[in-house]
Order: sequence, then C-alpha cells, then structure tokens
Amino acid sequence: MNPSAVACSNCNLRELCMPADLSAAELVRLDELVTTRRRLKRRDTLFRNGDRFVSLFAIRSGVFKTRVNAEDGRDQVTGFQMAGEIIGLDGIVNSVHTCDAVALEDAEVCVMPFDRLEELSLEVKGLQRHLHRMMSREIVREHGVMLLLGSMRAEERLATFLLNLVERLHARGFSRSELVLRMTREEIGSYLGLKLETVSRTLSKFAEDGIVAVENKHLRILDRDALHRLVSATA
Amino acid sequence: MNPSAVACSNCNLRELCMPADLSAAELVRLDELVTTRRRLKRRDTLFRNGDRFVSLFAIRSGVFKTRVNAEDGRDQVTGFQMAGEIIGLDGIVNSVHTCDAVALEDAEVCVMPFDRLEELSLEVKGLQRHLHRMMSREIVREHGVMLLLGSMRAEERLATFLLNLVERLHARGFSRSELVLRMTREEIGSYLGLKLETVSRTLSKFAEDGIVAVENKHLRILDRDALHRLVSATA
DNA sequence: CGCCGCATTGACGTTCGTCAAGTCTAGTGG
DNA sequence: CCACTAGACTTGACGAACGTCAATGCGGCG
Repeated sequence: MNPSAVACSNCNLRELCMPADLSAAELVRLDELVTTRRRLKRRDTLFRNGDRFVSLFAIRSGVFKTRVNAEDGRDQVTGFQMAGEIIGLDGIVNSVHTCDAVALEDAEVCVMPFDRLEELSLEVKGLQRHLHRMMSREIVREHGVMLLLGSMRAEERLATFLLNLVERLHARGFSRSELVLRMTREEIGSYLGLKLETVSRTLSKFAEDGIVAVENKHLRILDRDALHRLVSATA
Repeated sequence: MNPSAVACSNCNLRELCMPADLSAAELVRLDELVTTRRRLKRRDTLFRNGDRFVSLFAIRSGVFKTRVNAEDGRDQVTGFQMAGEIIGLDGIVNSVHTCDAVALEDAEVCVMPFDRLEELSLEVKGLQRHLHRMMSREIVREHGVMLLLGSMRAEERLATFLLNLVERLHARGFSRSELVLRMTREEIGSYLGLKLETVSRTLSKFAEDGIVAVENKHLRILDRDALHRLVSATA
C-alpha cells in the first residue's frame, strides 16, 4: 500500500473524522498516527465482543453495524456507521471490545492505534478536544436511541430511522430522497426494537400512504414532511 | 465553605470518580480543578437541556436522574446516577447540555470546569486516560440499556434494573439485599420503556413469587438467583 | 388533620409479536 | 451462463404482552 494513500492530510474524509482546525505541523503528526488501513468484505467482522482493544477505526468506505450480545444469544444492533464515523469507542474502558462490528458491504477503515492516539492528543490540543467531542456525540446519539426505543411506536421509530439515515447520507453528498438500505429488515428491526415482520409491514404501509417507494433495498422518500410529522406525532 | 472540604486529595469518593494511580504532585493539581461544590434539594435541576455546558459534575451524595425530552413533551429517563458517578458528558460535543439532570433527593456535587479539566489532562496523563475511560464506560452502559429496551420483556427489564441498582449500591457499602428506591414507579418505567402500571404490576408479581418484598420505596431482595434467572431467561 | 402525589389493581383495548405460507432475490456452483 | 438454493421479504391470521382508563388506597408533607 502506497504510504501517501494512508495520509490523513490528503484524505477527503478528514473533515468528517478529524478536527478541522489543525496546523500544518499538527497534520504531519496526524499522518504518523494513521499508518495502516484495513479492507473488509461483506460480513467480515472488524472486531468482536471479547477482542482485545487496540485501535479505533475510522470508516473510509462501506457501512457497518455494531451489535451487543445477550448471554442467551439474542442480540441488539446498537448502530449503523458510515464513512467518516469512528467505531471502537466501547473498547476503551476495559481494553476489551464489548460489541461486534460487522461490515454490511465491502469496506475500508483507517486503523488508529489508541495508545498513540492518546499520546498524540497530549500534545495536539485540537485532537484531544476532537476525541472528547466524538465520544460525547456518541453518548448523545445513544440518548436519542433510548428515547426511540423507550417511548416511540413502530411508525415513529421507522420514520426517525429513515430520516436520520438519509440525512447522514446527504451530509456525504448523496441524495436526500433516495437511498439504498445496506442492512436487512431484521437488522433494522433489531436496531429499532421491532421484529422484521413489523418493519416490513410498516414499510408497506408507508408505501401505501405514498410516503415512500420501496423496491427491495432501494428506497425513495416521496413525502419528507409526512415522515417528519410521524416523528413528532403525539402518541 | 472550608477549602479543605473541596479537596479531592482527602475525599473518600476519590477512588470512584478519579483515577487511582496519581502521584502526590498530581493530586495537588487535581485539587486546583475541583474548587467548588454545589448543594441541591430534591427536584432541583443541576442542568437542563439547552443550558450552556461549562462543567462536569461528580456526585458526592444523593441520586440523580437524567432525561431527554422529545419535542412533543414525552421524555425518557436515560439513567440514574449516584455517588462517585459523573454527569454532564452529553454537553461536551456542542457545548450545550442535551438532557436534564434532576436530583431525586438532597444532593451535593463537585463542579469540574471542563476547560480546566481538558487543560489539566494534557499534563496529567492518568487524568486523560481516566476521562476517556469514563466516557467509554458510559457508552458501554448505554449499549446495555439499548439491549434492555430493544429486546427484553417487562420482567427481565425490571430484574436487570434491580440487580444493577443493588450492585452499584453494594459497591458503595450498602446492603446487597435491601435498597430504597429514590425514584417513582413512573421514573423507573420511563427508564425501562414501560408504563408505571406495568412496573407496579411486575413488582407485585415478584413479591407474590417471593422474589422480593416491597413496601413502598423500600425493597428487599429475597431471591437473588431467581432475579438472575429472569435476566438470562430465553424469551 | 387534610390534601396531593404516588401506588395498586382491575377491566379492557391496541400494538406488536408469533407462526405460517408463499414469493422473490441474489449468490453459488455446475 | 443458467439453474438451483438459501436467505430475505411480504402478507395474513391469530395471540400475548403491555398500554389505557378508571377507581381506590395509602402515606408523607405542609
């Protein structure tokens, strides 16, 4: 792999996964941090519950899911991550990963050894701040998921999910009305605390109501406002 | 307030909320960080959704709840926090708090101005590491809540909740079998994604089955194993 | 001592899960 | 390149778990 290919300094995703306000000198330091990349194929796991935690990973391409496992085999999808997002933060506390990260399509990640990241962030204040903000953002995101799981009905959950997904895709240059679902109905259901049949039925209902057009994994949002109304509907 | 009273160096909760392996010199620095405390009465809010984020808070005494608000007025309790735990991490990402923190009983917190905490953690590596671990721990905790909300039935949720609560109290020197619920049934329900009636009914059922003895807010665990079995029961 | 918030319990309704049948799709191997 | 198959999806019928609504009891605080 060509060294210049793993430089943050000329990565078009830098603004997404790294702090914006670094000096040229600091950027050079950053390139020392991210020295390797890793390619994954669909269904490959980036890390697994129980794996020793060594690195955080910045997603360069592809979509991942993270999931936690219950003792009895049930599992819960805790998030879907895409380009520019960081995964592995769960491993920091005990140096062990506590969830699985699985590629939903062929993907590539930047490997960021965490001990080096910590050392570097002692010297580069902007990096330290960035790391704190990333972790805080994840905490806030999970608050939102708790709200969803704890108090929303199926239609609201799915509407919230679709709007969030398309918004994040839009931030990456994709359409605000069309998207491809990289995950199965079952994975969506696990994330939303619903069974796959309920996800399917609810999507069909949205389609009937003219809110979306569904064709397998391809989805078109026909009535954004209707989706928004569903989200803020009084139960 | 007597200055010595706000020193981490002689605080009996230090091992809970601060790193264990600080040198004497580092401990002195720590005392510079935590200069004020704040007392709250029952129902007082420590911070509110929308408040500017300035400080993290370490709980010295009392129990808090944090909750997020939906636009339509619904809310979701995201956690109950007790002595030695840190609240306010949600505010870091955008310098604005995104949830409310409410005292469930008279309480006292140590105020840790976050800009100073960040500066100090540039110099005290153990403190930096500690901050990272705290945030990661919160992320992992929330994964557990997502699993609970997304895939457990009412009895499992409540059993999980009670075991977690009594375990944390035990770590603070309290009984492993007796506890006082500082929160209402409604607050428990909000946290667990259940209605207060369901919480009440489920508690009554546990009492009927001889698993717990309930008298208002006072609760005695009579059969720990039964609770554990409920948690790991295949749905 | 009285009131108000909290809790309990019952009857009933709704939403979503379960089970099942059948179609479709995409990936695999001949 | 096509046929085959396993997984993914849809849809329906039914049931269980939990929510809703309502009545009542209780206890702590002013």
